[in-house]
Amino acid sequence: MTPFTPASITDSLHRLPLFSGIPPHELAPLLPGVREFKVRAHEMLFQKGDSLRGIHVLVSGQAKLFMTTAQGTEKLLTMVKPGQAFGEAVVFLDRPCPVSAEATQDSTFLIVAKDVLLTMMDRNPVFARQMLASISMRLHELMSDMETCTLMNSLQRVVSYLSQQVPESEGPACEIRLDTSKQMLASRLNLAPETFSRALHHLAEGGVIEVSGRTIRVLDTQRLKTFQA
Amino acid sequence: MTPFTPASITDSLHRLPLFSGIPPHELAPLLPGVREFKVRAHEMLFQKGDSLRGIHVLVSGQAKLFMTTAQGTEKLLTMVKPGQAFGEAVVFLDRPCPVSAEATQDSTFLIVAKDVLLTMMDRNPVFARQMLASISMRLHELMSDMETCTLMNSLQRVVSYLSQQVPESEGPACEIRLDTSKQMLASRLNLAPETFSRALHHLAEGGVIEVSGRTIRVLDTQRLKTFQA
DNA sequence: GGACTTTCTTGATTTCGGTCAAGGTTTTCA
DNA sequence: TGAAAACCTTGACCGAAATCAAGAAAGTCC
Repeated sequence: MTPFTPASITDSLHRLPLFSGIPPHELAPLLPGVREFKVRAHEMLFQKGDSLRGIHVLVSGQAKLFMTTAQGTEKLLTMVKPGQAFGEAVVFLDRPCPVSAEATQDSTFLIVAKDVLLTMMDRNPVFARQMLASISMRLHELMSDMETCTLMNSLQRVVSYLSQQVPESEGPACEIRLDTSKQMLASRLNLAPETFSRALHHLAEGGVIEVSGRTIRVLDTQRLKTFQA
Repeated sequence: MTPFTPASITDSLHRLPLFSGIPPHELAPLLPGVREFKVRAHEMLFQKGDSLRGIHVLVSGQAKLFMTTAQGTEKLLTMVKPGQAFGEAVVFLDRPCPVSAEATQDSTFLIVAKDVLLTMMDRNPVFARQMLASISMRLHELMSDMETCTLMNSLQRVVSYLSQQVPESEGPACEIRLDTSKQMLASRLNLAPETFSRALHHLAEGGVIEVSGRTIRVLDTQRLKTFQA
């Protein structure tokens, strides 16, 4: 277990994209507002409607952000990976949180309180820009999700997702390891699990991928992107 | 026609939510980076894929932000009203713009160049926060749209939209004036125009609204929100 | 290692909303 | 003012994806 010391926290912070542009010694003013939490898999971090005291940063483990319907079904928005922050937009608007968050693995995360963030932003323009870039990025991702969800059919959505997961500048083939269950991925793509399953089956039949559990082997990246019917 | 002078532009800027927190005399450093444009209805402001030199602020008129499918159909994202800024996230990320923008009425808008914005943010923490709040707001709106588009059926989407348009703290009844054509609204709600029309008809039959052209009279706000089938 | 649960797949059926088509209404503009 | 265009509504039909149902596969835990 990592010791819970100012030095270790400064170190954790410095490894995170959001703070990596800041020299470690300038991170000191943040420390009074940083708290470290450890949660077990399936524990809730916060719920829709909560107000957040600060931004959350996942240090290790995995979490999911999702919305819930009146009927209790979940719609996955995104998986959070180590190094990523979430809740920025909520904190800066002082509004109830529009989503819920839950750890999907045993996880460690930091909460950086709103007040120290604001002071840091005031003192350090580089950090302010970083913060802005981070939220802008989130906005772009959401736009992109909106695009897939509204303009594409089920097969195209799956193709689009897989294509995004393909690493850059590789040969025609590659292997993708899904980071969640297929039903959660289906939810993320706004599909019924059955539909997602059929889409994968269809792609496999067409000879562009091979599915084996959570591992998907893309045989031809180009053909995948242009796969029709 | 408004004269195109530093004084008039400072004045325009100061009226905008994004800059209203800044004393007018502090706006001076922005001026070299501000340009005013006038466009006629149906002129494009920019297209998906363009890179933007600065944020756009609509001074007067009306514009729309939308996405286009490969087949050329449009999906309306949002209507821009006077005082609103757009393109912030694009500017701060230095990425190609994910959406297209077009004036829907004769309009005047300002482009505030990226470099002067960044300098202003560095000098003026209040402005930096304002900028962050503005983008955060956009993110929240998009989340809310995502929620309606993915978790609700057609009727619920229309009900949700109308409910949002109802002014706060009023009696049970009120009148809503649609700010665009019904087909555009349909697109915004991710519905075929026919489906939108049928939804309104259905609500009118149920006695919760009365439709007359672009004016919709809500007879009972509460019943509207809980209207089923 | 075997029972239990959870996850995934496959087929049959249904349904919501899209598409097509046609008629009516409103707006635009000469 | 009147013709043309754009917009809206309504009905009939169709289809993509959800739901329902049941069985197979994989993961979990004594």
